Amino acid sequence: MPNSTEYFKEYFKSLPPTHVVKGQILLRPGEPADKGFYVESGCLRSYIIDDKGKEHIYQFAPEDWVITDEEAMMDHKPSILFVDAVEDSVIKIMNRPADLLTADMTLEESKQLIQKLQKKVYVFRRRIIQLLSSSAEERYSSFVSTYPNLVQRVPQKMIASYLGITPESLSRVRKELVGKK
Amino acid sequence: MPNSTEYFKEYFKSLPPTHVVKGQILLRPGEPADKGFYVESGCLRSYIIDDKGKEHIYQFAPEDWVITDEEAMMDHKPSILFVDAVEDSVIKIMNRPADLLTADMTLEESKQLIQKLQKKVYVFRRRIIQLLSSSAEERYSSFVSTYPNLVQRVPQKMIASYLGITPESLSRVRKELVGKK
DNA sequence: CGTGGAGTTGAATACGATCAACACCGGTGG
DNA sequence: CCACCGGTGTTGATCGTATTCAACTCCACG
Repeated sequence: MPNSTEYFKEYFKSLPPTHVVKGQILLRPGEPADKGFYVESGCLRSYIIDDKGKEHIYQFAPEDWVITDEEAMMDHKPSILFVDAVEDSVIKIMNRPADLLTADMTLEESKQLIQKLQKKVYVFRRRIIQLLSSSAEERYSSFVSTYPNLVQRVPQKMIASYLGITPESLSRVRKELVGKK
Repeated sequence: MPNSTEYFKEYFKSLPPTHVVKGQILLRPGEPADKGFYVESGCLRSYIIDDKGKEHIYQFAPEDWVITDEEAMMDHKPSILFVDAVEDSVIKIMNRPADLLTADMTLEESKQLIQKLQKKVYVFRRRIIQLLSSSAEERYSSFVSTYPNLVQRVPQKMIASYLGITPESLSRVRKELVGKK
């Protein structure tokens, strides 16, 4: 769930804002991922739908975050992810972001990007370790303390999807937790 | 499970080789992660031990891969990971690798590193999505097709740990799979 | 209003974990 | 060279956590 570097921020400011409504889909699997979405206000998410038809949320992007299918973007492959709006949002759409990276980047900018990527790797690491080692309840508690603002804004079933559990299980976990507190 | 960039490869070649034996621990939680380990032959792994005393393997590093606690390294924090040898191995030990990155890196080199980090992010993405959406059997099948050479060399219990299941479950999954084939 | 999605709750089920016993080596020392 | 030992993997029985399926409530929104 990385936010933008200084480098990109400048660039985003220069772009015209786009208004999107809750539920609006910005990227679908199979489409070229030649756009990046910077979130000015609101919240987007990316997710896959597996072969059993179940949604799995890969990341949330609230204010000041960038979201797209980066792998598809960098390698000029079709996207495997959906991106849509969790809330009505104002975003900046960045065209051909891959070129932005490979072309006229200074050393300073590329070092910033390295920092950024590294942070992202850390976030993923925590998530992997948590998926390997923690129960549903521990994962939810950890989510609440890590992203307290998202808990308010995002429907429970999406949080469940992000955590890798069913909405019913999350409901029960929450019931347990109020009992404990 | 990223391997090294061209940039780093040159550097590694210049280092003296170190022989380590199976089971030898190279990094422990709490120690400063001021070394990176490049694997010339053999295989290392990194893992955590959780509060219930269970091992969770974060990554394997066979030939031509680099392994350490990168987060600890970059931020000069103590490591949270163990690194040890899965097999007798020949490695190159890189001292203060963080400095190597931040200091005298050219634009070309930093772009290589960006590519590298991005690949790593992709690998993690697949692992996250798989942990979210796949059964033990699917995860193992996928591991076998992605890392066929590791399956031969790494003890099953370590593969189980990497996949987030118990050795007993993996044994049963394997039994199921031979039946199917 | 009334309709549909979100959340909750209950009951039955399934998957993987746990605990325990045992077989099968690979290596070590006598 | 062989006997023993410890670790690895297998198998069985039982348990626990989360899933599934279903019913119901409650709003938010038309």
